[in-house]
Amino acid sequence: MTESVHPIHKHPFVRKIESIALFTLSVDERAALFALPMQVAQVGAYQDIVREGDRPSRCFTVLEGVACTYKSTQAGKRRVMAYHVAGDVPDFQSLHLKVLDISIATVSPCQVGFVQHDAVRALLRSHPRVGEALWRATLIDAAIVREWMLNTGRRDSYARMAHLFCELITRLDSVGLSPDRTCDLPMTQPELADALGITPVHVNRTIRDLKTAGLITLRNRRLTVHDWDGLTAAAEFDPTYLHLSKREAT
Amino acid sequence: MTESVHPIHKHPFVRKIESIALFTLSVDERAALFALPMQVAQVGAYQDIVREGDRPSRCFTVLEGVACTYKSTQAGKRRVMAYHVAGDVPDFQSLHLKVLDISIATVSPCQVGFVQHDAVRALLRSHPRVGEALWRATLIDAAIVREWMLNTGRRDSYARMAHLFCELITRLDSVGLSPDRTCDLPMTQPELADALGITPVHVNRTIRDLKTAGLITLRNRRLTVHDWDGLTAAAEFDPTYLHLSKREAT
DNA sequence: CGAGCAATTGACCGGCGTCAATGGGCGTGG
DNA sequence: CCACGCCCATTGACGCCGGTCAATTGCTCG
Repeated sequence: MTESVHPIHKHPFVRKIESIALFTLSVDERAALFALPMQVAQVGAYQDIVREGDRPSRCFTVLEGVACTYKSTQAGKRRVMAYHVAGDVPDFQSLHLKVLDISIATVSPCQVGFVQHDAVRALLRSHPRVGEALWRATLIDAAIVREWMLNTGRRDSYARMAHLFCELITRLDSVGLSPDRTCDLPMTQPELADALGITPVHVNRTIRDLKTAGLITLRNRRLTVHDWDGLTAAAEFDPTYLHLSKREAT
Repeated sequence: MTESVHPIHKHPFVRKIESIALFTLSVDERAALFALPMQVAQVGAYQDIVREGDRPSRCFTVLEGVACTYKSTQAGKRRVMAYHVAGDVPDFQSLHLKVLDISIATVSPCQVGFVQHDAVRALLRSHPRVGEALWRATLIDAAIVREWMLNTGRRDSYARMAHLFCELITRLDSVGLSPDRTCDLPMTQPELADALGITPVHVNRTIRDLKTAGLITLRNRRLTVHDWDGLTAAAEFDPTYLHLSKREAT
């Protein structure tokens, strides 16, 4: 890329693809990813990166920080659909869908990398396996939304929150960012409320219950899981839907 | 295809692609679609076509009838994620995700067509534009799930049900199956409950309210919308998320 | 014709929403 | 440097949408 903010072997994008691809990236493929003309930008917290209705000519990857996809009702009620961490390409769909049906915003201050659609298309042509991996990533994003659908509607708020925490820890761990079941949790309680489909007040009560049950602690925007088995049981968490290559490649 | 159950110009698959593609299918492309080696089968109502955990070697398209994608909690609570009508390819994702994270079942008796992954891959190679259209279809399916996410969590059951009816009528109309805002609605109330994330009892109350408001009638599995503007208003329905080519190609 | 499930309705309950109040952290401007 | 304002976090009181339980009717199919 144009600015070498990450050494190639630790590049978030490369790590992400390695965590989900069903093959091992070749040296050539890694180099092609690394060579993508990417415009790196710092974005403060709570900023929209793209908005519903936009017709983007580029897509972006999260290099650092946490972003979220959301939609709003006419009355202004927000619903967060997904969280995005280092390596994710949340708007890859814009390659085929001209008009965005979602908005994507930062949750914490983020470093993001923009790549022109044309450059992505060229990459897909020259390195089809990378394209396949990116498609896999897009399909996995959809699978995650479906799992959230099951949660909101058929699980109570306690299980839902436990499930969200399980998912975040698992995904971060898959890209090497949560080796010890601890992670930064930059979202505020009102934001969690939008992600879980409940109210901020009830988020607070639910977190309190999870703490009281001894499953987690959450202080200073830092989440720690104390009882992973207890948390996964409360959430009925089964990571199959994340389609991590480590588990699926067999 | 191997069995000519549909004349080429009315083939559900062709119609569907024409309803969402950003280009007009060439004669060659239509012929290629029509020539796909497809194994046609009749499936009775309430039968699983594929199940969570399967590793399919083929995908299928709905030729006739209504199918649904669903997931279940360990406690057996079901959540319907999407409905599929004529022309849809609900498990296209299985081309890239080996293990299915969802189950797909018929709602009404269906005619379905199975196509081997290899044949699909060959089609994608020989007719890349068709491949693009199919990717669009997959991404649109994901967009629909996201719209449902907004519904379940940030709209009440009345708006949710209105929204579902608006979506079904619009989608059927786009493939020519609901020219007059009337359609078959084969799903029972308990099934609607699973789609809306509420209980069967509450489905009944909500339908009653929609009828009382003069927006719809629903008798003998047949839905008729009497006040389209009223229904779309109650639902805050905006069809942008369906990405119909008629609207998006401009 | 009987079993089983869908449809419908009433009575009651509970999880979560709403409202309101308090305290705390943090940025900003005087 | 502190005061003010703003929003987040937390908690209690209360209300309501939708869940639960239960009974009745009707349809469909074997």
